Amino acid sequence: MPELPEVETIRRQLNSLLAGKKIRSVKVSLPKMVKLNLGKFKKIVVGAKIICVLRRAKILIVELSNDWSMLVHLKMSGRLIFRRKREKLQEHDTKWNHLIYEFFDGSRLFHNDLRQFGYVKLVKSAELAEFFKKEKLGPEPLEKDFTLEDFAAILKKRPNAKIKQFLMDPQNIAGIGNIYSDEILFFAGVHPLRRTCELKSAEIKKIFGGIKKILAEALKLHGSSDNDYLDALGRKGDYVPQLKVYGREGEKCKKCGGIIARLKIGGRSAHFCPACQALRPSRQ
DNA sequence: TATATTGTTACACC
DNA sequence: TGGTGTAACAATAT
Repeated sequence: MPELPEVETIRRQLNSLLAGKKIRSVKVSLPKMVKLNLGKFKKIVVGAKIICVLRRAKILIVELSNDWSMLVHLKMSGRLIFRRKREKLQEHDTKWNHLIYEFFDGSRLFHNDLRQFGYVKLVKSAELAEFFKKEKLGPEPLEKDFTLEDFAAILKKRPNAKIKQFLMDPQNIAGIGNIYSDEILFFAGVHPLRRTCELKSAEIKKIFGGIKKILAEALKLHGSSDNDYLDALGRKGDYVPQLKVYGREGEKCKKCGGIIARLKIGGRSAHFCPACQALRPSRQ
């Protein structure tokens, strides 16, 4: 389930692996993943050179030499796995494979996606800013210019939202999904059902600190491989042992020894410690 | 066999 | 209008 730390890990790897490579061919076996006419897609992509790989929210931006950029979203089960020429393929290189990019040096990039929710689209590089403006995405949480004041201001715009859902909405803050929203709220000691308007400033500060800290630490360990996630080299992330609540229902809280609970919020499961994250704020 | 899973969006409703 | 809530998408594990 790639969230910001996972997608950013892949971006960094692909940026150094693919920059300068020229695309010799693209094989598409699941056309619905490509959000434009397939013939047009191939015509633009084949023969183009990759300049760099960027990211906005969970969207990878592959900038091409011909003034076009490929936008790739992995949604929940997508993978982009790079293999050098003659490098031995693993089972996950070939299973659920929907697109294969081959480069002139014989290396390949495999885009596979078990649930088939991901996509590839093309946008003129000059129109990227306009494109993302239309998407109305929230700020990049790890950027230095995302401040506590920004966070408080965005919270104010959604006074009735439950904090768990607020954190997961990419139009509020980009890049946070189910795993890290649970972890951020545990770090902050805030119950996932709390309404944003009733949060005290100390709690807002703690959640903000949690966003920065948890995402940065997860990125450092190359993300979490709960079930599907693999990076561009086909490797798992190392953050799962650091998870305090996500996927730990019924297990002991690492802080207080209480039992981790799970709640359904907006069709998603929220994991939390009922003792460390009380529904009613403490009175001091 | 029924249910849970996941990110995002389309859509209904007020 | 916009804010909010829910279903849908798909293939798997349990």
